[in-house]
Amino acid sequence: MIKPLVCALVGPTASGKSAAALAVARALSMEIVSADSMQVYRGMDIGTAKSTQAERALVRHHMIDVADPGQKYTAARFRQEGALAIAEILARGNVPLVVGGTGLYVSALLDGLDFAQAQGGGEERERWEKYLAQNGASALHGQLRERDPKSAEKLHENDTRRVIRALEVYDITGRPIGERASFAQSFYDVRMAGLSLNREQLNLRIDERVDAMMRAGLEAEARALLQKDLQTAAQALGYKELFEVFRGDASLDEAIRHIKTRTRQYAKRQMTWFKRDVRIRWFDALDPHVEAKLMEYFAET
RNA sequence: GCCUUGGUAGCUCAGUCGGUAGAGCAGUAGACUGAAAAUCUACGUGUCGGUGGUUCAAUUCCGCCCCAAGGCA
Repeated sequence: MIKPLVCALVGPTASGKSAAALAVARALSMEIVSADSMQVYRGMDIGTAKSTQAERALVRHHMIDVADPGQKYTAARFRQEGALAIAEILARGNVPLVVGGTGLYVSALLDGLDFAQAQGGGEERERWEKYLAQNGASALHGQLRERDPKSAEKLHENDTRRVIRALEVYDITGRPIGERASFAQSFYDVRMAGLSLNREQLNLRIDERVDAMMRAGLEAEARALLQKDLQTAAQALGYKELFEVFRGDASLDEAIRHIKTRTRQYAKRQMTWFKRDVRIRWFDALDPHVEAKLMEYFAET
């Protein structure tokens, strides 16, 4: 069986993924599948650096504006809907280009992480959260060690979020969290490219981009979200720092500085995530011919 | 000009009743399978403003000088 080609372009924020993807997708008859945990939300355009409507008219984009900021969007839902989008693109005879900086979401799509077997956030989760509050992280970790020693060994006891998830999966499936099968990998022929640039250059670009976002009206956009009861969208960089200003807990200058710092830290985490993926072929984001080189790489037969 | 209070890690500061010092933030590296722009882990030598003095020993006590903030003139 011939596996369909699925391309991907990854990299830290502000590395120029969107612009490069647009050029490449136009030239190669591709459709873009955004793999970004915050671009899924409507009404969060400036702060998440979404492609404009004009750009989206040139190339078909997917997985953008698919949820309300008041909703709880998750990796599992993203996997499900994203896989559907890829299937449709392939059916149309086009090549999907997965573009994004959320490592888990990229992985969910390309590696078919199978979240479906163990629904999260149910009564099991509640039970373990209560257990944590009453007995502490160490005891919680001990509970996991009794059930699933292999996962317990990999997780630090303070990483309670993951410890709880591992317990939850074990409760529901009776199996360790790491043992669930990946399947999509066998369905796609994955070709990944990454955009990289040195830290100083990246930091400079981040600073400039945050300033540009402020000029473009990020403050008003954030203020408009204030009435909504944000769930996971409340974690979005740029918004949460401005909320502090609205509440009177910080000055605007402080908030802007904070946004820049937090975005730099985020970019660093993204690089750590992607660095270990050996499938990625890295391209210099500052190379004036990156786009041509990416096209060549993705068009190889 | 005089008085007061400060000058300790990139930043904000703690501390040493004399035995060369430590937190938070920042930074660096890493982890990551239904919150992931989230969450978690590891990593702390800096003429303790300068210079003389007392002392076995001073960042710590004393003198002088420099700088900053406030007060009095």
